[in-house]
Formats: sequence, structure tokens, C-alpha cells
Amino acid sequence: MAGFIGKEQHTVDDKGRLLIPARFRRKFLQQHEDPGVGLQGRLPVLYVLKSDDGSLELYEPSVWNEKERQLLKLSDFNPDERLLTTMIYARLEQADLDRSGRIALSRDMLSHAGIEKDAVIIGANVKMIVWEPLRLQRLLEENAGRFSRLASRYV
Amino acid sequence: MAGFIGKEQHTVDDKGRLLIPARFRRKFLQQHEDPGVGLQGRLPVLYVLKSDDGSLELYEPSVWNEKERQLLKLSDFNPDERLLTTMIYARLEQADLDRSGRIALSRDMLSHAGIEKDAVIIGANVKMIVWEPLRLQRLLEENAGRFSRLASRYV
DNA sequence: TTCAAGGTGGGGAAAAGTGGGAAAAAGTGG
DNA sequence: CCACTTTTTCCCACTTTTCCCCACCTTGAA
Repeated sequence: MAGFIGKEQHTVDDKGRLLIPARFRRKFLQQHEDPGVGLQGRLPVLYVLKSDDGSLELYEPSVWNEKERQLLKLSDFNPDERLLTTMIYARLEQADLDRSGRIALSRDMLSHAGIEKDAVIIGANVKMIVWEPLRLQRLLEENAGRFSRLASRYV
Repeated sequence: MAGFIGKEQHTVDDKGRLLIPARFRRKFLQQHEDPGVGLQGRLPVLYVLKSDDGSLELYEPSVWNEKERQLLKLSDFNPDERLLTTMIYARLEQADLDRSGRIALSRDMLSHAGIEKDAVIIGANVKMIVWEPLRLQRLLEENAGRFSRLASRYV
């Protein structure tokens, strides 16, 4: 399932369109008919979630649905659980790919990530993470010293 | 599985292509049909990871997948675990072998390792380590004195 | 010295990425 | 319900990159 790997930088145009790298597109087009650029039939869709760290996450439906099942278990009446539901769905959007393989990101999403012109898309296996390039660079530099400690703790 | 042993020096051309030594290629081509240079059918793939010490690591899929299973356990919402996910995947790339047994390394990867023309590939059993030749030489010279102490502690 | 295998380089076709005009759709107000 | 404005999306054209394929060079073995 999925298997997005690699980092690419692309431009977001005036219309807020961001290209999903062809390599990644192929990953979730295998379940559809056409592997090429011209995608006939039903156009794929991605779920876009604002992340706490100032990035955006892109999930393909099958992966997001997995998470959604957890969310459905939350009570409508337990205050904490209800709050969480509200918070998550307030951060979530759906984005359809156009026929050139791009998604249109809303102003809201773009400003959350601080994206104006350029965006880096990181393939993180099961999802994609979208960063404003300088913001990502800053994050990585500031936390470079913590890497080996974290990595050896978890992996 | 794997069993890469030996050190080789090769050139990286203008297109950033690096030859995987035939000897190593055979190791992970055994699971495919053709042991020779002309590889028909699906081309093998390697995972390339930027290393903290200024080198690059090449993993064959079966080995990397092992690590990936650990990464899948990390939370999307725990700040530390999320940071680690970002850091790792920002350092990772996938590289397909072409029909001559080469991988194309991105500018990003090459500059991380300081590679312009030449590269040394060290077989380290389960992975390969790629160094800019002088950088490797310097590392080894500067740390020559620490060898016996480290070795006797761990081996 | 001839052959085979491994290694190196490059031209050119195909694919991917980028941007913009124009049609279509959706939203807004009278 | 209609007219107007704004947004979306489809399509096309241009540019850049990738990668496929072939040719050549070197080395070591027969």
C-alpha cells in the first residue's frame, strides 16, 4: 500500500495548484485503470490535513479511512472526544487531482504551511508531507543534533 | 541475504549516475532471473539514505523494509516521533538501477556526500556505504588511533 | 591477440513539470 | 429567477528532466 519515497520541490502557482510527483501518482493510480498522466475515468482524491508542526499531510483515501475508523469510535458526548473530533475535521480538507495530476490547495492550507511559491513534498511511505522549503530547512537544522538520539531510541 | 564485501572506486558522471559493482549487483539479482549486466524484467531498486557522518547508505529493499516496519509504528501526532519521521524521510530516496546497473543520485544526495567525480563504495555486508574518496581517507586517518580501543570494546 | 565482461559516456525520444487563456461552474445580490 | 462576479477546471503549449539505448573503452582471461 502506498510507498511514497523521496523528496521533491515544486512550485505552487497563482491558482494554488501543487503538482503531485508522477512517481507518487503512479502509486495510487495502480488501483485505477490509467497509469499515465492523462487520467481518464474517476480522478483520484487526497485528504489534506494541517499538521501541528506547520506542515501539511496528504493521505490517500485508503490510508485516511483507516484513521477515520478510529475517529468514528469517539463519543459525540464526551467533551474531550468531541473536541478532538472538531479539531481534526477543522483541519481536514479533500483535494481532487486535476487532469495534470495537481491538487488545488486552499488559501487556508497554504497560509498554515507558509507556502507562497515553492513547496517540498516528502514521501513518508504511507503519506506525503508538504513543507515550505525554508521552514523545513530551519526545522532540520535546528534539530539536527537530536537526530541520532531520536533515531536510536525508536529505530 | 545480501553479503556485500569489498571496496571499489567508481566515477559519477554528469548525470549523477553511479555504477553498482557487478559483484554486488549479483547479490540481489539472484532473486531475479538474470544475473548478468543486461537485466530484463523489473529493474531492481535501492534505498539511499543520507548519513550523519557525511556518507550515503544504500539498502536493498528487503533490508530497508525491516527498518520501515519500525517507522510505521511512529505516531503522526506525538511531536518527537513526528519529527523523527520527517527527518528520516527527508533523508531518504529511492533509486532504480538502469539497464547498465547504475543508479542516478540526486544533486541533493551528491552534495551531502561532497561527491563530484569519484565515489568509493564499501560493501558492509547488509548495506553499501558511499563516500567521497578524500573525505573517507581523512576520516580514517583522523581516527586511526581510536581503532584498537573501539574494536576491542565491541568485537 | 581475440573475446567477454565490466565500466563509462552521450544523443535523442519520451515523460514530467509549469503556466496561462478560456470555458464552465459556483456563488452572490437584487 | 435572473444577471453579474468570482472561482474552478479543462485544455493546450512550452520547457526541462529523465531514461532508454547504443557505442566505446579498459581489463583480464583464454
